[in-house]
Amino acid sequence: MAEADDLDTVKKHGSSQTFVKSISHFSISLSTGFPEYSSKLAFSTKTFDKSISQIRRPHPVNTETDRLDAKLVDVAKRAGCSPATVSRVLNNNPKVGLGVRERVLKAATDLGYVPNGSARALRSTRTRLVGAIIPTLDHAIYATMVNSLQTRLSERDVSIIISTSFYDVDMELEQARLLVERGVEAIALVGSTHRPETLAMLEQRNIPYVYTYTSDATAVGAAIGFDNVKAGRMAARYLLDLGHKRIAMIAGITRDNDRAASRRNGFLEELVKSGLGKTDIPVVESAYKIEGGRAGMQALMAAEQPPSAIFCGSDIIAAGAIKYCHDKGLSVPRDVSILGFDNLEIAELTTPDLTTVEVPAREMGTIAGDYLLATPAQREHMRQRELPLRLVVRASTAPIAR
Amino acid sequence: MAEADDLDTVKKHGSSQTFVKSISHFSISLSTGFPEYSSKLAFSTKTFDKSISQIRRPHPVNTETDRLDAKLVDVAKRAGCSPATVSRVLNNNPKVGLGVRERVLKAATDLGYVPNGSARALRSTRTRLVGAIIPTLDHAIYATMVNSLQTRLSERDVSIIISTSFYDVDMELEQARLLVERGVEAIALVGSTHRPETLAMLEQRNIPYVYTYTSDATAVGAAIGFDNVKAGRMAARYLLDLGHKRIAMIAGITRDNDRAASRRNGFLEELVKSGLGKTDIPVVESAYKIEGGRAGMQALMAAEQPPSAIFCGSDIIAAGAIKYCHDKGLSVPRDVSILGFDNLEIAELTTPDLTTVEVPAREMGTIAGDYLLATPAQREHMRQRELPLRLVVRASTAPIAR
DNA sequence: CTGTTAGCGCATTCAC
DNA sequence: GTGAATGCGCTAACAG
Repeated sequence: MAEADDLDTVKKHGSSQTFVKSISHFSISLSTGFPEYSSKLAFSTKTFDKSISQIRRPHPVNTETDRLDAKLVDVAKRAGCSPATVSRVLNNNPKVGLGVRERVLKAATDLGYVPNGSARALRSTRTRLVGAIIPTLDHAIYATMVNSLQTRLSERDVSIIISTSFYDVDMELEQARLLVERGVEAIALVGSTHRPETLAMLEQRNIPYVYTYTSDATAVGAAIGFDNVKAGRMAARYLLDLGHKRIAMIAGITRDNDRAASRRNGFLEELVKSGLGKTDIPVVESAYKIEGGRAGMQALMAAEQPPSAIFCGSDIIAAGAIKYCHDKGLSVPRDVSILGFDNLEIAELTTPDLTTVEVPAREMGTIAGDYLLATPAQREHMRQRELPLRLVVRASTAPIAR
Repeated sequence: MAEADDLDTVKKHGSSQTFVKSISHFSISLSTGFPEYSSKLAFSTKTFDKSISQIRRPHPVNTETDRLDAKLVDVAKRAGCSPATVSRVLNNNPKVGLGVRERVLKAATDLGYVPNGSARALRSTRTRLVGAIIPTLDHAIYATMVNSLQTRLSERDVSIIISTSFYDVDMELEQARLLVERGVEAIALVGSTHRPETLAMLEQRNIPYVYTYTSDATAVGAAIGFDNVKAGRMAARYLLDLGHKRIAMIAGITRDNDRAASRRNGFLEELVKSGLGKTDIPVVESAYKIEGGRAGMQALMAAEQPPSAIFCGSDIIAAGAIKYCHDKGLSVPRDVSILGFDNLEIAELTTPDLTTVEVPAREMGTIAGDYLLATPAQREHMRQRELPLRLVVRASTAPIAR
């Protein structure tokens, strides 16, 4: 990876492009899906006249004094060429004379010209917009994914519209419809549980979509994530190997949440395979909040024979569970082992540090971005991507005592 | 405010609007800035034909078999009226006969009609799009704000384009330009440090903008947040009142970050006012990461006379600081008091629980949303909003020993 | 290589 | 109340 080279480049070109360039080699280069624009170069650091502001004006504007928004024609006039040529320059069309190109660029910056995205989109059917619908940004695991997704997209000047469904597939459909109306060219979703209408709408309109946090691709949709059932099994295996017999789980709310449900299923499956009676495995569900974990723990530990090991559907739940133990004087992991999921930054803040299953959130975002940016042909090879899960063993789990 | 009416409407139409409506009374109702559309009602739960998908097609489409995207004219034909009338129905124009209206709605749902946002935007100059530029989504404090901002906007079917600047004002300018090109009708920014070109561009094009996390409004821009200097002073005051004399700070990186800088300045100011020599107050800066806090703490505690109280620019830094103490066998707060900032969920995960200054992130997002949705006239009364800061005293701070 | 000609899909004047 | 006409600003054919 040519880290040094890029840093050099960056310094030469000044600061505004810095980030974009410096991270571009983290992912494959996909030139066709969303080709680069040159307009950026032309109009970025333009100085604007600050004094003319605050003039409210109705739709049809044309007072002579109104230099406000130059249009493509104005640029053409100033550059002494046709609108078509200006358009070509803007779109980086190579077959324009060097001289004209420069005159156009100059005229554009002089006028402070900013292209009208709506007109462009209407005419070209390319909006350079993608959408993402996630459950919430309030959970770090999604925020992190979106962050890297957005970063990847911004490298190609593609903007992202984000909406949150609060784990509700009906709301998701509503938002998907709005995104389609906005003309997004592709959509990222979370998980594989969606209203059939949502998918049908996207497929009918030929809008590619990608699932994240799951590896279950559909016939036409892609999936970039991991196998949640496997994740649950991995957790179970680990606790079993530690010698635990009384094992429980605090899952996330499984309604409309296939990831939470699959993790639980895989977990139970593996335990049952190892001889545990399915009904002997206490499972409670709680929201992804510290308080949820605390409450879940309380419910679990109220049993006559409380579990010696507990798998939590998220680190945040695990943190709440540990907190409950502190309050009740239970020692972790001596009295009870706690296993988390996600490997959020907070996994290092609990006492003891949390053993957890790491979810590759950042990587998912980047790769999902690559998928959304790809051409249809390229997408064929990217339809399914199962990223590895990693068990991060820290101090909240231990072999069963005695 | 016709709150009750709205709720009624919602129930009749099924679940998808529920959440949206149910939280709308947390904020004032602003009807004019972004008026409601009715199109939502008409096309939300439509069933689409899944089988016709995956047909790639060039721009001009018109094969008879291509039912793919019905346009407004098609709806008009099917409803037996003029395009103008369909448009009126879509835009909730009251002067359309009830009979026609229903026929139009039916025709639209039958055809699976979805309006073309670009065309609409081009013609009406209303995109129903706003932008937000934040440093990063990887910091919970921003993710939370964006989450509530997006939630508020979605209640009015306004979409949000998010981009991240990574604390770089040049990158911010670049993104602002792109947002303007996309036609956003308003923009939310973080803090009050921006390139003059950025603001000039927005002002020249008459795009309202609002600062968050600060209360420093500009001549034309609004600010919804809190006073960072005051926040720093509050922190200092608290530690002083606890009797501490050797006080230090681990600030965030202050470059391009007025919030971090102001907090530090306010903090120092108050200490100096109380007789401490400015040069006697150790200040280090670190990234908003646990590791940053740990490193900062190490630097601070290496002094001959280490501080007895430390103010951290963020809870995440404070968590790292506490972690360092654990590792080194230092007791918090006996040996050293740690004061955080933000009141993230993690403030309850440290041992001991973290005393911190609470930042109203969620509320800022909601109110900023209100501002962006408001009409120009309404905005006059919302130009500046200083939200209260609250000191949340927990267990990581104590009076100076002896 | 460059200019000319036509719309993209819709909302908004106006008439009626 | 409703319809007919007219562009919004831009890009894509097609000529030359």
